[in-house]
Amino acid sequence: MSDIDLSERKKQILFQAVEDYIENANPITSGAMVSKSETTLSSATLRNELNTLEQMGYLKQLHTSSGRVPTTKGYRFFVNTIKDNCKADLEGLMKIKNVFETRTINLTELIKVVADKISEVTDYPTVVSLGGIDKLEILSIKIIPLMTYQALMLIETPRGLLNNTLELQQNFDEQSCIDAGRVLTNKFKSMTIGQMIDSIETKHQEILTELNEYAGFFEYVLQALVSLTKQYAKDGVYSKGATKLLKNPEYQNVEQAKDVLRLLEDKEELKTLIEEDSDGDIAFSIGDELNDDRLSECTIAKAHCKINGESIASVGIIGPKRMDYAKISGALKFIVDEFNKTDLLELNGDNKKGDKNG
Amino acid sequence: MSDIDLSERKKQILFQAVEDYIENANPITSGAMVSKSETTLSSATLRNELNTLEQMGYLKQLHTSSGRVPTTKGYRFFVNTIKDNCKADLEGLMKIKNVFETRTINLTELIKVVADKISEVTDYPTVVSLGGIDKLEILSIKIIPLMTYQALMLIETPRGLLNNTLELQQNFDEQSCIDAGRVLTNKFKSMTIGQMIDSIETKHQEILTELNEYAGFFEYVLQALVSLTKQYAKDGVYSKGATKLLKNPEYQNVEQAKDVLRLLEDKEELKTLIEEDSDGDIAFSIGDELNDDRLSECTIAKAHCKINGESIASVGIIGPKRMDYAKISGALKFIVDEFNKTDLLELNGDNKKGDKNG
DNA sequence: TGTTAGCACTCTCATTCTTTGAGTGCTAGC
DNA sequence: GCTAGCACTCAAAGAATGAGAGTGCTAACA
Repeated sequence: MSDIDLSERKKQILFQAVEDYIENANPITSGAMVSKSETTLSSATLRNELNTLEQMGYLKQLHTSSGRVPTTKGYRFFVNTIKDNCKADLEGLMKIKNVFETRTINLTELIKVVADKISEVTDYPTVVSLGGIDKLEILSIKIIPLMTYQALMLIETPRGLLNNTLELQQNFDEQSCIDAGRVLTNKFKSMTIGQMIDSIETKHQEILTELNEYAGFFEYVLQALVSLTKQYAKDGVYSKGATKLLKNPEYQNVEQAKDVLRLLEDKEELKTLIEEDSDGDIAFSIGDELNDDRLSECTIAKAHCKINGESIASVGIIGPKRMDYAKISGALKFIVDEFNKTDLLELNGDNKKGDKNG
Repeated sequence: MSDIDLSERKKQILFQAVEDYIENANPITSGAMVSKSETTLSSATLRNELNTLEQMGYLKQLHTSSGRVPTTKGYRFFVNTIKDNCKADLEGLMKIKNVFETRTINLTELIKVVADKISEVTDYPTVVSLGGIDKLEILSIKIIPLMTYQALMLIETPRGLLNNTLELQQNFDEQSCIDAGRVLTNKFKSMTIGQMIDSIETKHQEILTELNEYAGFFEYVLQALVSLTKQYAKDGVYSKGATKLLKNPEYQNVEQAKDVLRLLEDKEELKTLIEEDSDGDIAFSIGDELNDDRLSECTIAKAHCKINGESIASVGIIGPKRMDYAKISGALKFIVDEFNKTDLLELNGDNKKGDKNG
């Protein structure tokens, strides 16, 4: 994948060509590059170089007498080159800083705020998916009885609240619920949600005995936990700004846009697409690299927010291959950094985290 | 607004013409109507009638030698005629029946389910907005302390849960929170949320004294209540299936679709649009009747779900003027009926609602 | 008086042909 | 190795044409 066979001059020409194309959406022509004084070479020499770059697979012509557009390989070269050189509207993003620091915010709320802001700043459709709630640590479990034979189950995690409704067969009084919550907290505190579910499934009988007094609850809790995971698989995806796609000239034709827009409405598909692993925290999948006909003209930029090396949430930005890579790369880097920062804060002991009362 | 000046024959021709156009999107021509044996008249006679209908403002020609399409007046005639004669995929809708009966479901969850289902059944973009939470009755108020100087505030209503996070200056212990919740419940139970806010604002000092022991909380609760109303103004709108608009031939041009699609992403605008009052439970606003240039080619079908005559939630279906009025009318009627049915259930005392324990 | 057959007229849409010009590749000379 | 110059290519836009779908109008008929 290295571009060793490119002379320094070719690299420079190619970079400028792609940059130009990203900005203007007009095929790259020798004349235009000369008149923009992007080079001191003559248009004829440039033509030779562009011709060679085409033969090497970085560019392609739509027809004999047209300018050239980048191929996936061309974009890939460009992305690898700008990698550490990104611009972004950081000021616009600053506003979500405090959202990361507010831990009690509902997790589905959190991903909304993040997606809204990134979509606003980048001007592309943005998807955020909550991928690994099973890796979140349990801080406390609370059960709140409601009228009508139901109760609300709350799980506090360092990243925010998870909640779910429990169906009961009888009404329990408030104190029983509080006590049950306390027992469950003592039992599962410091485990991850995944570990808790594992533990419940493997040591079912053992725990049931241990929880003895609240065994009645326990059956419902188990049930609620399973459906909670399901629930978050569905609710844990939020997409914003789909129609921003239509601003781009490549989507002036409804037929072209339809497939992508429909995908942007399909939460389940989005989830698998965005959470799919990629090397590095931030990665771009360009056109055919996505192995999906509907997306052959798209690029998806992905970032994974991790705790202890495991992905908790994934952010995806979807646009045409001709997207603003530098800006997007900057925005995603900001998010990942902020996420890691609050992560550190937490490990070192956040001074706002006072005495607990569970 | 009456169509008294129309002969029976003209009414029949007009109705069939509009019905045809809604189904096929092809301008109505005398030839086509004859060959579909929708009439025993000759095409020439039909042409005379269509001509008259055009002069009366029910139809219009795009150009001299083209067929005719309905005007807003034409659609309006059609809608008024089918009013009580609607077809809908009721089986598909049946599935949401139980959602209405589950009271503890989070209200923002409820509107999602409803919008998803209606959009699926009608195949049009659907918006549901929670318009009148201030008219909901308070069943109980609960405060749940969390770590990190915050608490969760829950308000139970006959329609579902409302929740919000409270910022605290100090950590309160669990028992204080429960007690405070109980006191607040006793104080505000059976009031509507609107009455509670009123009461808090006018009798601020009085209540503060009354709540004496929990006065510390009270300031935060007030704050939380205000932001709760704001929060639901923003979160209380859910839109589904925007891209379904693109299935319709009138939106094959991106420029045409853009405005409406953008509107479908703007929650605040949607809210005002959908909640706007209309006569009757179900109403259609056709094209220019909407007084909005962006929507001049759209129809919006609205339904208001009411409790004691006041609108709590509004459902809107957005499509081209050439939308399937009968199907949509049926779907909306179903929703309104179901809503009223559970309302009644509740007034008569739901047998599932057991002894309370607040 | 209402209905209809027949015909002239209109206007869009698809097709074909032409022209224009932007852009390339190649070659010969610097 | 670079570049001026020229022949060549091809898409895109415009003009011309014909077909056909549909109308309005008129005159004749029941």
